[in-house]
Amino acid sequence: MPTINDVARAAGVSPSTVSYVLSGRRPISAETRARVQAAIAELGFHPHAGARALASSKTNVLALVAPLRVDVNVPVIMQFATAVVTAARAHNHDVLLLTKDEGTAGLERVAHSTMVDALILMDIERDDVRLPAIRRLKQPSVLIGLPADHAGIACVDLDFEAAAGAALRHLAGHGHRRIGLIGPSPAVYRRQTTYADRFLAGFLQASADLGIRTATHPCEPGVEGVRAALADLDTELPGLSALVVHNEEALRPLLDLLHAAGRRVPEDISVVAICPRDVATSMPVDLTSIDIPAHEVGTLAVETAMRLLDGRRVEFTRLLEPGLVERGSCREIAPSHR
Amino acid sequence: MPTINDVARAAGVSPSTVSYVLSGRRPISAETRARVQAAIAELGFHPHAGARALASSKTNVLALVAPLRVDVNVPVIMQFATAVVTAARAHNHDVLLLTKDEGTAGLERVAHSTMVDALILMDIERDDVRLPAIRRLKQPSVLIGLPADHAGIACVDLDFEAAAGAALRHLAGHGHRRIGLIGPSPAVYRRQTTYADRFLAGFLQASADLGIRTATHPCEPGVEGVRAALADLDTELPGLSALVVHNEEALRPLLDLLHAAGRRVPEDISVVAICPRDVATSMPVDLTSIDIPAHEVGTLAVETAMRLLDGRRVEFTRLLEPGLVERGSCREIAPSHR
DNA sequence: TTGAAAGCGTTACCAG
DNA sequence: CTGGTAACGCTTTCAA
Repeated sequence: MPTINDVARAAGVSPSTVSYVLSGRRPISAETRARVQAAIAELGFHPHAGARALASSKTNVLALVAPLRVDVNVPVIMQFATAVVTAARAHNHDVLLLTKDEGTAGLERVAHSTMVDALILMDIERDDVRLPAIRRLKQPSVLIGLPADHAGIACVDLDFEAAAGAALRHLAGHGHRRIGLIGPSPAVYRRQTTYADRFLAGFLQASADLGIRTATHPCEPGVEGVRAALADLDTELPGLSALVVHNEEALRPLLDLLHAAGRRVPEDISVVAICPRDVATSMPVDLTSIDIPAHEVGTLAVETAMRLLDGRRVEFTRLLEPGLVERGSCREIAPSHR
Repeated sequence: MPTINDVARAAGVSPSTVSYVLSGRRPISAETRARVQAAIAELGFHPHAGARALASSKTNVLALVAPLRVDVNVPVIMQFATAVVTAARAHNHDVLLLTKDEGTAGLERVAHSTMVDALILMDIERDDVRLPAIRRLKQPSVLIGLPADHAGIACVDLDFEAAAGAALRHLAGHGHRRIGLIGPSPAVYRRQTTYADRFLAGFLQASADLGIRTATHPCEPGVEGVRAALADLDTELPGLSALVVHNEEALRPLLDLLHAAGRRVPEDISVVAICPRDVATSMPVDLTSIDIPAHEVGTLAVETAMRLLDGRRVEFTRLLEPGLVERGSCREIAPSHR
């Protein structure tokens, strides 16, 4: 492998000049630049990442900490990851993939050994144990999620509270007065994953504000979990006319169950889902939904990291406005029937 | 951040001694080791990855090239990735995540700039355009898949030919004589993704060997694609009594369609799926299936890379034996009805 | 507009 | 069993 010195020699310039041609950090005459670039091309020179990192204290690598268990929301995780890698490449960075399993130790390992310039973390819990460590790192972090104490940490996510409000207002606007929430699995609540908490809080708040009767239920994975959740909601809230579903995995079994029970969507029961667009449109019934904008969130997280890295100002809390798309899974209840 | 020199000074030894304590590459007296380790702990020393890479020409990083489009098999991709990261960590390596979009250029970028010690590639095509580049890299690669010309390249995968044979033999053994194959999407065949080709080849071969009448059909995503594929199979092969499904996404709509048409599984039609275990067991009917052992394959890929890195012998082609698990979605046809 | 040279923090060889 | 000291390949200040 040729080094910068080989290139310099071939082009008849000093190594520093080659470096400056590469980085553009100082003006180079057109002629010199051409000679250097020719030499680079001819020799097939590629700067050594380690040497660069050592000399410049920049790795051009971002850490992405993803929950790689199988228990949750695989497609959404994947969409985040895709967005992060793509955005990182657009900023000339690569992505080191860590699993959440490694916990605090993993973060500290890659940060302390200077493998990465910044970290992006997903699946943040309300009182995430990694927060203190994150605050101590010399590298900046960007969280996808919003923990309880997020002072001084950059956070990016969908505004799940607002999303819950939007879902409920949509249904209330259609005349629904008894609405059930099918939430994520108890395990997700137990972990106090922040999107679950925030959605629930927004749901209860909007329910109070709008004077709507609601009931809420987490939902175990699998058909039986959905059946149980639905049964409980029906019991707690007789006359239930609409469901908000904040649980991607539950959607399909739910629709199957409703179908099997002869409850038509939307004629007999309305449904609003919170899920990625493609999930909403791949169900037996196209679902009115609030999109989880994984791509936007991932991209924004990377952009925030980049701003942090070059010392630009950032908004520390960026909650994206939810967008509700009507697809006909909600019916209008006539005023006389409300 | 303290450096190795700080540690050396604190422990009253030379930097090389600290290095040797860390690497264990030469004997150190218990006493010295203890002093050094105390100093390391006290100062919170972590070796600088870039400096290490520069001096040792080892990065302890593996590249994982994954197809991050949404068009295929997200959960399986995710399982591979999880397995690779976990196995890599067990060997003290980290994982740099690349997208297949970057193509040959991406591989060359990370390899030439010495960001990684080895590469693991998924979603390999029959005549994968990246192969020539891979052969030229100084870092070894491990493919998850089996391209046409794989001489001298380490390849790891499920033996999809054998899997097709196993599926067909299972059904033939139950007395089925007219069997349809629902394959991956035309796009997958068009790319000549090797698992699709190999499965189809094995299917046709076994069909001939067993003297079974078969028909095969790729399957567009979505309910309509499945409906079309099924209709075509029914037409081409009247009296069809069993289906082999090598298409994870098609499974659910297929079962729905069969149900809607009043064709019971397994009473009226038998089904064998090729998919991850958890997919097979999360369907309305538990499916007899051949597992896609993503975890084993990912782990094996990493282990192969490790062997390659430290110059141990490897088998260049490792095709894992398929395992068929009966779950009752295949019925026995009485000899009189065959 | 360019060059020279001092680091950056390790490793690993050469000595002892 | 331990120390000294060249590399490793690049960036960046200081000078010209």
